[in-house]
Order: sequence, then structure tokens, then C-alpha cells
Amino acid sequence: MCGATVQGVPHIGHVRGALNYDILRRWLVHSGLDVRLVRNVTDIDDKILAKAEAAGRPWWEWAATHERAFESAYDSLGCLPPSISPRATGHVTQMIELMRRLIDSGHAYASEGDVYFSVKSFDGYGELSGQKLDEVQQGESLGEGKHDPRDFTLWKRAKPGEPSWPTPWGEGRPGWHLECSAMATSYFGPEFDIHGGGVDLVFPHHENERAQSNAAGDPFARFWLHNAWVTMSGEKMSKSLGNTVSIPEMLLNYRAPELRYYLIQPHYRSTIEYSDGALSEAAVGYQRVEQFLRRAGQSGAVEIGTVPGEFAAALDDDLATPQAFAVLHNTVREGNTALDAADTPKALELAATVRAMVDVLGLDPLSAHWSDAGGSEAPVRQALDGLVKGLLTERQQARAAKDFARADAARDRLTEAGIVVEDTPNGPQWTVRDV
RNA sequence: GGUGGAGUGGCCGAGAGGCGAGGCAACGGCCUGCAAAGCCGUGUACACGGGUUCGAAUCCCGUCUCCACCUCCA
Repeated sequence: MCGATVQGVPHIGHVRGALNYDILRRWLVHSGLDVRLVRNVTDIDDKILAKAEAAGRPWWEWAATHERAFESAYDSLGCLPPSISPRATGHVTQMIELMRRLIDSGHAYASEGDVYFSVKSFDGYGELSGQKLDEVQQGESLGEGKHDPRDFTLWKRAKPGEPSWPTPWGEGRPGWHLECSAMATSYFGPEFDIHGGGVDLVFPHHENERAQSNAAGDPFARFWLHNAWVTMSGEKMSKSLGNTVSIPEMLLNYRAPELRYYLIQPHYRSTIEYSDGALSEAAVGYQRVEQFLRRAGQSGAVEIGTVPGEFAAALDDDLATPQAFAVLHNTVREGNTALDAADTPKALELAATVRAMVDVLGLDPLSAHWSDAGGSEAPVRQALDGLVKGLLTERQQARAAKDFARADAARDRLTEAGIVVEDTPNGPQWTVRDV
């Protein structure tokens, strides 16, 4: 998949793409396939150079800093790391080789230090995006050396002060389209199964990738997947519009799995119109699942079971996460009913089923990744438990004595401290209120 | 101008000729000392106008509105 051009801080729209392919990957692995996921990083491009210069920083430092910001955002939302995330600057050799093949076969030409792909030399141009060559608006100016205004740049000649690499056609730096083809075939060979990215990449980026690789004789991607946007106030979330919400900002108000739940529940091809209300609803939806697993856990160990057929069928059908979530919630309800009926074996079985689903979705509240118990917090939690237990005992004694005013006072004290008390058949349980 | 997508109940969000996905909210009930959680029940929604059909949110014709891409973008 095409990852980010690491020129700024990631927002939730960027992460949505990564999340979609994370789910796909998890599902394919679950289905028994051996998956290699390559997520490209564009670490050299006009914007990176411009922004680094404006900030007075070296371009490579700017790129590296933001690459780390992206990785941290992906990690925080539970995206499994890709098999590799290659950087454009590390694959200049492969790009030169690809250009050589294109030039030798008459599909590309060097001109005044730039290298262009000759669009009319490739018959299938436009097939991926449905664009007709004649109708395409010709925004790009007819570069000095271009033979045809529609030809796109494979390689940009060196400009003073900019980084460059030597090639047989002169010093320069990679064009955006070339690098993705070169990286993809480096790690997959000439043909691979699925190529993903955002819908905005269909044209020209993916169209161009396909053209140059096919023209060079590589069969390239067998399937293309494109995920839709996150919009805000009806418009695409983007830096230039100033309507972005960064991941660190989001995580101040919501827990990571809640945000993940929100972003993966709609189908990957439908636009998400961001709204705080919808996000809170999603958070409650996640909590419902979490709460069920917590309740079930009081009756015994909750294993990871098997995914229901309906759930599998949903994901097999073009990754239909909405239906998958419907199955999830139906199972949670059945499980809660079993719990209410004190049917422990059935409840634990359903809980195991829920865990299996939520595991595939990367939303398992009991997984090491999301569980807030354990790790460095464990001793803190233990200490807190000691304090809370005292008040809880006091409350229980008061309740036993029917002194409800005193019982409620104890509960109020805990509530004020951000601790929620709930009475269950197994006695009172406490949890730290969500932020 | 070209290309692609969308308009569903208070909200989010599926579906795609007949049986009202799922979630959130609301209301009523059960449970609870009270709560919380949970469970049960309550909704006749599919942009608009025509048409086809025994039957349409789903098909056909027309109209309106919105978004995206065609320039860097997940």
C-alpha cells in the first residue's frame, strides 16, 4: 500500500487507510494466508523539501521526524507493523533500473535531465481510473522538455540546493510515481496480489504506477483497493483546509481502541463524516463489548474461540465490517442474556466467540495491547485497589445495616475520585471512569 | 468539461424487489435499597416527481442536492 508522504503530523484520515489494510491483513492471516504487507514511505518530495526549508531543518531530519510520528500513530491505534516499510530514498538503484527498462523499450525518454513517461506509448493508459486521455484536464504545464503535456515525470533533474542522486541521465531525484512501482516490485517481484491506497491516489498516482510497470513488462498488481475519506464539515480532511484532527489530539479525549472502533465500523469505501457525537457513540459501542467481556471474565477465563460463520462471510465479502459488527453485537447480547441467566458455560463460550471476532478486528479489550491492567500500571492499580476496597467494605456494611445514606456517601466519594462502582452478583466492582 | 461516489428513522450506519442489520439516544417494563450494567418492549425511515410490478428504499425515466478525482494528498 501507498503509505504517507512524511511531511507533517498524521491526522485521523491518514490512519483510516492504514487501519483498513490492517483489518484486511488480519483477516487474510486469520483465513490461513501468508501475508506480506509492504507500506511505502515517501521521504523525498517537493513538500518535504519546502517545509524543511521553511523550518530551517535538513530535509532528511524533517522526513525522519514525521515518519516516526506516523508510525507512532499507527501503533497507537493497534495497526500491526507491516512486513517492511521501505523508503523511497533507499530504492534509487531500483528506480534507475526501472527507468532504464522503460527508456530501452521506448516508453520513456530523458529530456534536459528530466525523465518522462510517454503516455501515448502505453495503450491501456486510463483504464484503471476510467479516465479518457482526451478529456483529462491539462493542469500541468507543458514542461520545456515534455513531448506531450500528458506525459508524467519519472525523475526530476537536480535543482541547486536540493538533494540529488546520480543517474545515467544526470543528477536528480525521484518522481513520486516511479518510487512506488520500484519499491513494490523490489519486495514482491513483478506481480503481486493487492495494491491499496486512498481513493485520491487512483488518478494519477496508481494509473501511472500501473502504466510504467506494465509498460516495463511487469504484470504488477492483480487487484486494487481504495479506501474513502474522513471528511469534516462535508469536506475532505486535509492540511490545506485546516480541518484536521491529529491523532495525539484525539487520544486526549478518547481511548485508542474507541477511536479504532469508530474508524473501522463503516465500510472502507464509504466516507466517514467526522463528528464528535458519532465518535462518542462508537466509544460507547466499544465499551459495551468491553463490559461484556469484563462481566464474563468474572465467571471464568475467557479464551479466544472461533469466529462465527456469518462474521467470516461478512469479511469475506469485500471486508464488510458493518455486518461483522452486527454479528459481534448480536453475540454480545446473547452473551449478556446467558450471564443474566447464570448460564456460565454458555456465557463463556459466547465470550470466547466475541473475543475471536474482536481479535480479528484488532479490538480485543483483553489483549495485551489494550488492556490497562498489567505492565507498569499493575502496582499502581494494586495500591489503588487497596484504597478502594476500604470504602467499598464500608459501603457494604452500611448497606447491610440499611444505612443507605452512609452507603451512598461512600459511593459518592469514589465517584468524585473518578471511580465507578457497580453492583454485580459477585459483589461490587470498580473501574476507573473513562476519560 | 470528463470520471467516480453519495442522499435511509432523533443521530451514526448497513441492505438492495416481499420478511424493519447493528449501534447510540428516547420512552415503558424487568432487575436493583437507589443507581449502574444487563435484558425485554416501543419506531412503519429510505432526496423529489413520475412509471413498471400483486408488491419498490431496492428496477426504469426524469429532477434536485452534496462530495471526491482530473495539481500535492490516506
